[in-house]
Amino acid sequence: MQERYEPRSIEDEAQSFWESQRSFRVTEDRAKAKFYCLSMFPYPSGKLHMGHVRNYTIGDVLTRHYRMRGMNVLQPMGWDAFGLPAENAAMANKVPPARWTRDNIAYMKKQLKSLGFAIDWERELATCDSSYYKWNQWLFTRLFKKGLAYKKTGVVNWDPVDQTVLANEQVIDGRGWRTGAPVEKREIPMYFFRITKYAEELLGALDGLDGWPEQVKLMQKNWIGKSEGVRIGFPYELNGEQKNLWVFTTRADTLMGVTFMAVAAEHPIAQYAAGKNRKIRAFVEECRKGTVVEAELAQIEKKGEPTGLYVKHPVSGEQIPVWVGNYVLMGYGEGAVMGVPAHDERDFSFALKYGLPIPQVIQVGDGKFDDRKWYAWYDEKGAGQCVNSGKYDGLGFQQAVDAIAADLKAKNLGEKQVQWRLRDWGISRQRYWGCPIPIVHCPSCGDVPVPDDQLPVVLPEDLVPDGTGNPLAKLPAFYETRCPSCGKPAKRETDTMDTFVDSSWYFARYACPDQPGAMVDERARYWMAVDQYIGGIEHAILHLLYSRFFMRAMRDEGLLDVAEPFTNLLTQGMVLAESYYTDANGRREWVNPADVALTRDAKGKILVAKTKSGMEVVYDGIGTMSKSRNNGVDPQKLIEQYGADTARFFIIFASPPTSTLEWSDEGVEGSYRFLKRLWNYGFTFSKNTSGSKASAKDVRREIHAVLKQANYDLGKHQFNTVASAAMKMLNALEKLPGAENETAKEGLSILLRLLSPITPHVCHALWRELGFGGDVMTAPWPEPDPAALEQDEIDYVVQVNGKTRGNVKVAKSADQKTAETMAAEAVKKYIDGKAIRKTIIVPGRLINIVV
RNA sequence: GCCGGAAUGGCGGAAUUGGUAGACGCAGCGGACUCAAAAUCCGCCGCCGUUAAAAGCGUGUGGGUUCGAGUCCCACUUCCGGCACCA
Repeated sequence: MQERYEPRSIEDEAQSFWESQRSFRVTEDRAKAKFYCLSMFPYPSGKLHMGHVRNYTIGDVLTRHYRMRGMNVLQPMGWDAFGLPAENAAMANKVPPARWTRDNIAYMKKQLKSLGFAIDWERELATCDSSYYKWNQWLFTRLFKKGLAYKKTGVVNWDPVDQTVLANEQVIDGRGWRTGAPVEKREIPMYFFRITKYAEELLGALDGLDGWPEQVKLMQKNWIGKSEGVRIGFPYELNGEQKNLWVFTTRADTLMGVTFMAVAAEHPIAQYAAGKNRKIRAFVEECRKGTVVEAELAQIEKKGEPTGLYVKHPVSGEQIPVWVGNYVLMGYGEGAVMGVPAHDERDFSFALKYGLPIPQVIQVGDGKFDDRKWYAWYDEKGAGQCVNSGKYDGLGFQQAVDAIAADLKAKNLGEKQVQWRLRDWGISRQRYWGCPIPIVHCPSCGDVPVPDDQLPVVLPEDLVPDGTGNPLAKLPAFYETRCPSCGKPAKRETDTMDTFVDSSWYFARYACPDQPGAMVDERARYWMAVDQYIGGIEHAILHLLYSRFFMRAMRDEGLLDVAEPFTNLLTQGMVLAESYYTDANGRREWVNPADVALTRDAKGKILVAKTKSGMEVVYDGIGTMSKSRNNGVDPQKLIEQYGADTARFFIIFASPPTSTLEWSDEGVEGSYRFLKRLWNYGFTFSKNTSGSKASAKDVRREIHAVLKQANYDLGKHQFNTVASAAMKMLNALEKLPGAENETAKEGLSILLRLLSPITPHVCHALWRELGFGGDVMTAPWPEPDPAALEQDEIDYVVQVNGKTRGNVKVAKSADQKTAETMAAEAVKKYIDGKAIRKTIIVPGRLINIVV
C-alpha cells in the first residue's frame, strides 16, 4: 500500500479480491432474509452512458448497504439485446445484428466490471439467446391456447417506397426517415396480448403498492383509465334497415345539449357516406393518411365533414346531423362521440367553426354564460344542474345520469357501462432482430402454435437487413415449414415480438437462468418478487405495466405465486449536461463542454465562454446528454482519469437519485479531492497533531449525530446527503487533536462503513490497511451511540411574531417558565413596551413570542 | 392537446416534513507555503446597505390559511418525462 491515493491499483486489487472470493455469488439461503435488488437491464448500444452508470451505482449502494445489514442480497445483470438499433447498425456497417450486439455486450460487461458493482455475474442472461427467448415463445403458445393471445388487425406506419413498416421513431414530420416519402397508415394482421382482461386487477392492485412513488401509480391509473358512463344509441335508418349509432359518454347529464355526432373515418357510417359522396371520400382518405401517433393526433386542427346522414335523438326524437371528425379515434370506445358544444371544449370549438347550435343545458350556481367561458364548466361534474332539459331540469349530475340511463334502458337505447382507456397490447413487429412469434399458418388448420418439442423457433443470426422489409420474410429456409397439426406444407410466421415482451419477465429468469426445462423453477419462488427495482422514470407506464401483466399471466399458468413483480420502485432522474455551439455563418458546430473555457467575474458569474482556440461559443442550456449536441461525457474516460470510486461518489453526491443530475467536471474534481483527503487522513491520523480545535467529546457527538441523520436519509434513499455526511465526518475528524486516537479510530471505522456502499474500493483498502478486522463489506452496519448524542443544554431559537430575533441556551433540566423568561430576556429590545399576547414553545427547538 | 413531475445563492443541492432558509460541495475572493506554478492548508462568501453595524429584502409569479409557509390551499408561468412500434 502506498501513501498516495492511486485509484487504479486500489481498484484493481479490490476487484480481484472480490472476484477470487466470489463475493457476490448468492444462493437460496433460507437462514437470512432475502433481498432482490434489481436495476433495469441495459440495451447493449455500444458503450455505457452516464445514465447506466447512475442507475447501477444507485442499485449497488442499495445492494451493499443491505448486505452489510445481514441480508441475502441478489443483484444480477443481463442484456435487453433485441431491438431496432442493432438493425440500424447492421445496415450502416453491413454486419449482422447478432455480431454487433454480442461485441457490444462484451465491451459493456468489461466496463461494468471496472465500476466494481456487487453483481452475481453467474446469472448473466441476454434476451437474444434462444435459451431465453424460447420461454417467450413457450408462454405465448400457452396464452394463445387460452385466448389471452389472439390475432386481429392493427394500424402501422407504412413507407410506400421501401415497402416496409416504420417505427414511430422512424417517421419524421410525416415522412419515412430513409426515403423521405409521406408515410401512410396500413392495417395488417397482428397478434395481441389481452391485457385488458386484467385491467380491473391491474388498477385495483395499485393501491397495495406502498413501495411505489405516488406519481407512478397515478400515471398508471390514468393510463388504464377506468371511466363509468352510459352507452347511448342514436337510432337511424339505412337502406330500410333500423340501426343505432352507439356512443359512450361520461356526461350523459348533457344529453339534451347534443347538436351533432362525430364518427371516426374508419367508422362504418363514414365508410358508407364516403361511398356516396366524393367530398366525404376525400376527407376520409385524408384522415386515414394522418399519423398513428396519439400525441400528434391530439394537436392537429379539429376538422370535420358532414355525412349528410342524420340520427334521431333518443329522448327528444330530434334529427341530429352526423359528421366525420378527424379527432375521433376508432380504437377507443365506439369510434363515435356525441357533440355537446356548450359543455365540452373540443365540441365547442368544433361547433363555432362549423356554425352548429350551442344550447346550454347545465347551469352552475347563478353564473352567467359568457361567450368565451361557458365550456370551461365541462369538467365540473356535479357542480351544476340540468336546465333546458325538459323533465331532467333541476337534477344534479348523478341524478340526471341515473334518470337518463334508466329511460334509455327502457327504450333499449342505452345502459350504464364501464369503459377503459387501456388497449390490448399489440406485440407483432415486422422486424428481423427479435423473438420469432411461434405460429405456423396452415391453409387447412389455420394459425397453429408451434408445439413444445419444436421450440425454440430459432432466429437465424447471419442476416443483414437492408431497410426494405423483414429479411425473415425473404428467407424460404426460415418460413417454409410443415403444419405441426396436419403435416402439410405451411408458412411460418415471420413477425417477431415487441422487445417489451423480453423485458417483461427477465427478472424472474435471473433466479434460474440455467434451467433448461422450464421458464422458471422453484428458485424463482424464493427470489420473487423483486424487493427493490431501480430505473428511469421514462418507464413509469409501459414497461412496468407490461411486467405487472406478465406476472399475472405467469401466475395463472401456475409458474409463480406473486402478482406484483416489484415491491419497491425507485425512479431515477436523467443525467444532463450543458451544451455549447459556435455559430459561424449560421452553421452550428456543437462543442463538447470539456473543450469550453469560461471567464467569470469577481463573484463567479460566467461572463464569456470560448473554445480553447479562442472562438466564442453560445450557451444552449442544459439537457440530456446526446450525440447530436456533442455534450456527452464518456464514463470510460472518467474512470481512467479518476477511478471508479470518484465517478460513483460524484454521481451519488451531485443530486438525489430521483432528481435530474447535472454533470459538472469541477464537481468531479471535488469528489476526487475528498477521496484523496480521506486516503491521506487514513494514513496520517495517528501522527496528526495539528487539529486541535475541538474536544474529542464534541467530535464524537458530531460523528454520531451525522451518522444518525445519514441512517435516516438512507431509509429515504436520499443518498446525496449520505455522501455529504461522509464529508462532514471527515471534516470533524480533521479537527481532532492528535492524541485522540480512540475517537479517531472509532470515527474512521464508522466513516468507512457508511461510505463503503458508495466508494467500495477505497473503503476496502483503508479498512484492511487500518486493521479493523475482516472486510468492510461484511462488517456490521454502524448505529449511533445514544450516549454520544447526550447534551446538557438546549439551543432555542427565539422569534418575535414569527421573525427570528435571537438564540438562547437553556439547561436541559430547566422548566418551561424559566425557558420563557430567558427567551424574553434574549429579545428584550424587540418586545420592550409591548404586551405579550402569547408564547408558543416547540419543545427542544423554538420559542415564539407574540406581541 | 391529455396524463405526471419540477422550479431555493454565481452553480449542484440541504432544510429533522409547518419551526433559525442556504448543511455539504463547486465556482469566486483573500491569505499561507513556493524563486514560481501546481498540489495542499487557513479564512470569507444570498441580495441590498454600511467604515463597521443595525434595519430592510429574499425559496418561479400573484393571492390565501397560520403565532410562524421553501413546505399547506387557489390561480398562473416556464421547463422536463410519457402518450401505446426508441429502449
